[in-house]
Amino acid sequence: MSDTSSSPATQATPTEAARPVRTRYAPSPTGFPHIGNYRTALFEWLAARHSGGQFVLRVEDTDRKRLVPGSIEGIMEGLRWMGLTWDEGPDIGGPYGPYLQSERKPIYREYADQLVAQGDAYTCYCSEERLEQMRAGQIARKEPPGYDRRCRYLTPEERAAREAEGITPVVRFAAPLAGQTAYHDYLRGDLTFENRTIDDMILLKSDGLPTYNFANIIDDHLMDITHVIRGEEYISSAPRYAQVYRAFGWEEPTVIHVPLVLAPDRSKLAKRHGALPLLDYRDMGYLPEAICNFLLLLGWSYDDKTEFFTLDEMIRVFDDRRISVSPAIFDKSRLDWFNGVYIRKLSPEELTKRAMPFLLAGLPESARVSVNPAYASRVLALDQERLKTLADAPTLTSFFFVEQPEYDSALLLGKNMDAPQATETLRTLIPTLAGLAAWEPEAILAALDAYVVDHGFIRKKADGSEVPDRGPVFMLVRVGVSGRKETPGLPEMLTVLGKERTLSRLRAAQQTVEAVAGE
RNA sequence: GCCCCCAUCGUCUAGCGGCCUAGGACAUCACCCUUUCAAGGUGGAGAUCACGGGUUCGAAUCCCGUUGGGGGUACCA
Repeated sequence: MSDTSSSPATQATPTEAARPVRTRYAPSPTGFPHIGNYRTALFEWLAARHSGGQFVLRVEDTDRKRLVPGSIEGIMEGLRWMGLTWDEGPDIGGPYGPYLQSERKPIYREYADQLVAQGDAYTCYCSEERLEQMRAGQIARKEPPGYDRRCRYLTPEERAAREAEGITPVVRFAAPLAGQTAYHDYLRGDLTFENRTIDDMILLKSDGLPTYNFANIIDDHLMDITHVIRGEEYISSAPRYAQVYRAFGWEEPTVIHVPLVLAPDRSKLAKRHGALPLLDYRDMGYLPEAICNFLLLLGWSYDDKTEFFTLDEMIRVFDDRRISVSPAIFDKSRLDWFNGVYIRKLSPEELTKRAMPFLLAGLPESARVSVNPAYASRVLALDQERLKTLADAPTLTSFFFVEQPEYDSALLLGKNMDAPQATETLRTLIPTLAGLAAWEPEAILAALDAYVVDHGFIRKKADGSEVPDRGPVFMLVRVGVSGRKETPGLPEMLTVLGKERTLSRLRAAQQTVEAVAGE
């Protein structure tokens, strides 16, 4: 490559271009990707699906040191969970395989050799120690750190000497020394960088594997990726990529940099700051529909009023031009809201199906035995609108399943009733309920109401008028039966709980308040 | 340090020169509904559109600068 400026690859290649859109998600199996990573995947998937193109999964496992066993499976599991299906990938293959970069080693070597042969790359024998010292010196002298290009100007003799020493070289790109490099950023326009700020990046590491930077370029080209969608942190690397594309004489893909997802402290979302892997959200009881919807609206927008999208609707309306350019903070309370909304949208069957595993996992050992699907289904329906996550299910509903809820007697005595009063109420109310022919909400409510009126529970309204006061009696029964002050609606709850259980619990409650009254 | 990106309510955002005394949503507050908690309904507070200059008859919208935030600066991706 010459040392002159290269022109920006300003080609109009919007999504609606003629050739089919091919995007790729290219994770590195060094761990379990967090939500920000999957948002990029969502956008990539959407861009492909919107235009009827293909979505490719390519695993960038070129860093053997940081490889985490099982992470490839985890990455795919996350994708599947969200519903992001891929057309080509390591598990299913495809016409451009293999899709595991570690299996493509010879390919990168071949292209690196070509660059060396053209004079656009060279072998470098500098040790990591020297590189480190060089950098330290540069920083001390307040110079911009970067490779000093010592090996770029080695004579053939010097090169042969190093080879004779048995040093395994890396391959570096011979970047243009002067002028500027510009590339076209799909969302930001032409971005220009001074070539003197760009050093000679490593293409092939001494272990023979390519760096991310190089493998990415080669594979995106070879796999015919038309739209490269990646995080904003790669903007500063983009001109380097452009230089390599141009050295090969390859057409550059459309490059879309999506804005970063930030932690609440405004730093880049990263695991070391507590960003959770996507699958943790699944395990915490979040719905994939909610996650997808939330993620879609983080850095992308449709209009000023539509807030809910199914995956199909997303595909239909997705417009890559509406991806934002400014970073967004991950707002958990908004995610929680979406999750609640989606839980409330679930059909009873679907709710049961999804919440059951959480119920079984979260309920105390002794309670689990009573979890039969039909009963659990009715219980869950009662608490559906109270669930923020599916994992809330066991704590919210545990009293339905235990033999007898345990609680403090003080809880039973509300501010409106003392122990003798409570004793008397339970003593007379239990037979009333026991006498009910039909154990259903209407009948229970009617009986309770009649009791309230008959026993003179009255409340004064603001305007001075007096109305029956359900409060004290309802709360006594509520706590007596559940051991809590916050529960679903009483008649419905008693119905689901069943007559037997209701009565036996109320009798136990009666004993409790009697004991207090007797003191 | 150097290079680069970004900048509308606490948060996610609408806005792409006049429809904006800036709209919606989350969160928050109040009230209503009500047997509790939720859910739901209504309403409130909350952004001099970071600041300063231009351009224009007219700027949140275009340009420049400042400030602030973020990213990059690895034989990591």
